[in-house]
This record gives sequence, structure tokens and C-alpha cells, in this order.
Amino acid sequence: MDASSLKSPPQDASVESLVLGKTPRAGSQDAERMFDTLRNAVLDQRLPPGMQLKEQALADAFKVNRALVRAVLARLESARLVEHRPNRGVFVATPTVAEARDIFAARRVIEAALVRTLTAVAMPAGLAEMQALVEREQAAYRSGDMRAGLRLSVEFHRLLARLAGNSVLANFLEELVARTPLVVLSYKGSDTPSCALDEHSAIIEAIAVGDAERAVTLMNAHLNHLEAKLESGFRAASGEADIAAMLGLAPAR
Amino acid sequence: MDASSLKSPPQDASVESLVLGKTPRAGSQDAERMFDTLRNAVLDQRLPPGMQLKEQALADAFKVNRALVRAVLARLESARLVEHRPNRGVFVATPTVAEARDIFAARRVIEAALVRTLTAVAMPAGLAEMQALVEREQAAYRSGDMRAGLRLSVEFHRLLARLAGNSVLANFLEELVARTPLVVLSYKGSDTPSCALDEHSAIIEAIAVGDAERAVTLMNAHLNHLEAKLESGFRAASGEADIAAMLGLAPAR
DNA sequence: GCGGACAATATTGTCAACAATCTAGGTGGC
DNA sequence: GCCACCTAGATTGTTGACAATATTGTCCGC
Repeated sequence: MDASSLKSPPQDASVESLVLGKTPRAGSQDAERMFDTLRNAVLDQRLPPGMQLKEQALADAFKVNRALVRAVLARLESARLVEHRPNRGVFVATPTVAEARDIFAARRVIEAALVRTLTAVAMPAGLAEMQALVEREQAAYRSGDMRAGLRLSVEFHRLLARLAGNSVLANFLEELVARTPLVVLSYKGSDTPSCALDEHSAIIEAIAVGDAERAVTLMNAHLNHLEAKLESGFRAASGEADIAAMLGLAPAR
Repeated sequence: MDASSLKSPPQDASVESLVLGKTPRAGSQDAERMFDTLRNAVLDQRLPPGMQLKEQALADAFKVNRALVRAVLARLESARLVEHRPNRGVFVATPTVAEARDIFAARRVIEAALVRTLTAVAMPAGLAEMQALVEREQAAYRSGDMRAGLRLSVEFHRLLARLAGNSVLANFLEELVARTPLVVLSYKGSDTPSCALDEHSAIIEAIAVGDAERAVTLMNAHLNHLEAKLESGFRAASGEADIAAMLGLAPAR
């Protein structure tokens, strides 16, 4: 160890964990890993809304005990990514139409504020980072990798939140961005990608030029675009359960 | 800490629980009761920032087992009302100066949006409800009951969020409002009440008249007012530990 | 055949004992 | 006298067994 710092903090002991397989009392890291994995699975739309997440199955999959699983599921529940029904279990959240509309309204409010802030404090380094991200996103879509494209598209909004420098709003947007794929999957009308790519670069450009109002307008239009794609799905779900459509039959109305 | 503030309505099944000792599988309600009690304790500033919340003590106070306590503490942690340090325990959150500023900035963004929405959809019944609340608040302050006044003052902002009809933004504001007392207690400069009462009624009036921009301006001024009171505390904490000020000596700078 | 009661299974919820870790107080060496 | 070390108590973290509940499949009466 480092002899220069005698009272060095305990650090991590991660080397041990790699050698011995498992360091005692490593639940904290396991929980983090598990939470991120489940969260990303929701973001990637690999977990369909309504699917049940059984404790024992997760415990086996992640090689942890049920207590830790329950703790992680509790976190996911307060992030509203899953719903917990007493004595029934936890299920991937299925946002209602009202919730879906509220999520988009909240995103418009928060992202507009973030864009405004970012225009004011814009640092060249941050803008370059966003530009690079958008280019990777466009490349992914062009090469047909829809999953990577969607992931980078989501990353665009998360990066926007981080660069604006307000950790509270960033956390809120993080939650909203994570819930959006659930909404899309619940009420998807068409199969077009979630975010139109050129809109992202247009927003960056407006920020770079310092035109805050234009950037806000573009962002709102961007989110409206996405929500508009779901409107048909909203209407379909407003009627009784659309079992016919789910079975591939002709729409009831 | 006192668990005697359970005056929240015990609701159903309480008779059984009093007679038979405990109805089986009532943990869900217990958890809710416990969460609300702790949350209100933070709102009322009865739990000072930095105080440790020991699991066994809470389990004894609420007559539940430690597993349930841990679940509730996990929820409080994701609401950022407490901090969890591994192998150390959970402590009432002590917001940093940066977090405090971000909380106020976020409140300005969200409450401005809520005020705008509320002005558009304003229903007479809701306005009357707000008016009645403000009057109770003013009465409480006039009668010298600062605690009730603060509680009603907080309730004003929560009611505003509910009436605007966006549950997502309402939940966000709920979290921010709950964290604000922690900020105030951590950096309080003066002992004046958190909210100037006449400002509340002025905001309601602007909403009732339908003047959205004026209502937004008043709300922003209201929040700036509150934040300004803490600025001296922010500056004091920004330097190295303000031991001089804490001992009542002249400020070092 | 059909509907409702019943039993078998799976799943969640609860609990207490045990292990790991931190904190505080004392003890000995220098 | 002071600092490192070490032990003892308190606190958090983990585990497995058990209880309560929901779900599914089965059987019986009609």
C-alpha cells in the first residue's frame, strides 16, 4: 500500500473481490449493479410494461438474496419504473394515459428550463460533447442499429440535464426519461424512432448561437412531436381494453 | 423521537388491532403511517439535519420489525430526506449549499409552470380552497402558533401543485417542499417565518384575475425572498467551517 | 357440460438469529 | 504525557426458515 498516506481511507478492496470471487459485505455494489441493469432494461424496452418481476428469479439471476432484491425493487418503485401491488408482487409499470400526458408536460417544463440555463452558461466543451453524441446517434440510426440509436437518443437528454448544472432538475429529468420508453411501449402508434435526429442537432445549434428562445421552441416542438406519435395510442386505450388490437384483429372502433 | 404523533387517522382495522393486538399482514399500512410520521417530522423541523435514525429505536417506537424500518428508510432515502452511509446508518439529510440553490431553482421552474397551468384551468372551487387555506395560515401566525403556520404555509404549495392537475409535477414539488425545511434549518440566517403570508394571497389573487404572468412573477419573487434569507447562511458555510460565527464571534471575513 | 368449492403450488411478507462493521473506551509502550 | 493498539459494546447487514396470501388446477354436484 501507499506508505505516504498513513490514514488512507479504506478504499474499495475490489482487487480482492476479483480474486476471491466475493468480498464480504459487498451488497452496496451489488445493489447498484442490479438497479442499473434493471433500469437499462426498461430504457431499452426489453422489459414490457405489466411484466411481473419475481423476487426469487431476480435473486437467482443476480446471485444475491431476496432481501437485497426487495431493496432494489423498492428503489425502482419510488422511481415509478415498477408498481408494487401488495401480496401480489411488483410489475413493470404501465403508465395510464393521464400519467403519460403529465410526463410529457413535465418534460416540456423541465427541459425548457434546462435549455434556457444551458444557453446562459454554455461552455464550449459541453457543446462539443453534445455534438459528438448526436453524431454517434445519427451514425447508429444510419447503420440500422435501432437499439443503440434509441439509447444514444436518451443519452442526449440526460447529457443536456447534466450540463445545465442543476443536479435536482437533472435527477427529475432522469426519472422522466426513464419512464418515457414505458409510455412509448404502452401506447405506441407507429414504429418510427422515438427522437427525430436532426431535431437534436438543431437544438444544439440554437444553444451554441445563444438563441435561448429558439432553443426552447425547438425543444418543445421536439417533445410535442414525440407525444403526437402516441396520440393515436392514447385514443385507442381510452376505450375499453383493446384486446382485439392486441390479438392482431381489426380495431374495434 | 416521539411516535406519539400518530394522530393521523388509524382508519379501518384499527379496532381489531387494538383488541387482538395486531391484524395479520398489516405491514403496508404500518409502513405508510411510519413514512408519513417521519416525513412530517422533517417538515416540522423536529428532526435536525445530521441526526442519526437508528433502526432498532424506530422499530421499538413504531412496534414493527427492523425489516419494515429498513424499507421505510429506503423510501425516505430516495426522497432525499435522509442519507444512507454504508455500515454507518441513515442520517437526516444535510443539503449542501449547491443542493440548496438547485432546490430553489427547481422550485422556481416547477412552481412557475404550475401557476401558469392553474391560471389557465382555474376552477372557482380550487381558488376558494386556496383562499381558505391562506386565511387559516394567517390566523395561525397571528395567534403565534409558528409550527401550525409553517405547516399550513407548506400546505399552500402542495395544494397549488395538486390543483394544477399534473400528478408528475405535483410529486416533484412534493419532494422539493419536503426538502426545503432541511435547507432552511441548515443555513437559516434569521428566524423570520419561511413564507411571507401576504405574498400567498397576492399570488392567489393574480391567478383568480387570470393574470398568469403577474402570478408567475409574484411566485418567483416569493421564492427569491425565501432564498435571500438563506444567502448569509450560504456564505457562512461556503468558507471553511465557520467556527467563529458558531461561537458568536465576529465573522472571519 | 358448467359453475363453484376445494386443494396444491408458487409467491410474497415477516421474523429472529447470526455475522460483519463501526465506535468508544481503556491499556500499554515509548 | 501522548499515541498506537486493542478489546467491548452497539449498530448495521445478511441469511434462512416460517407464516400469510394469491394463483392455478382439480374435482364434485348439478
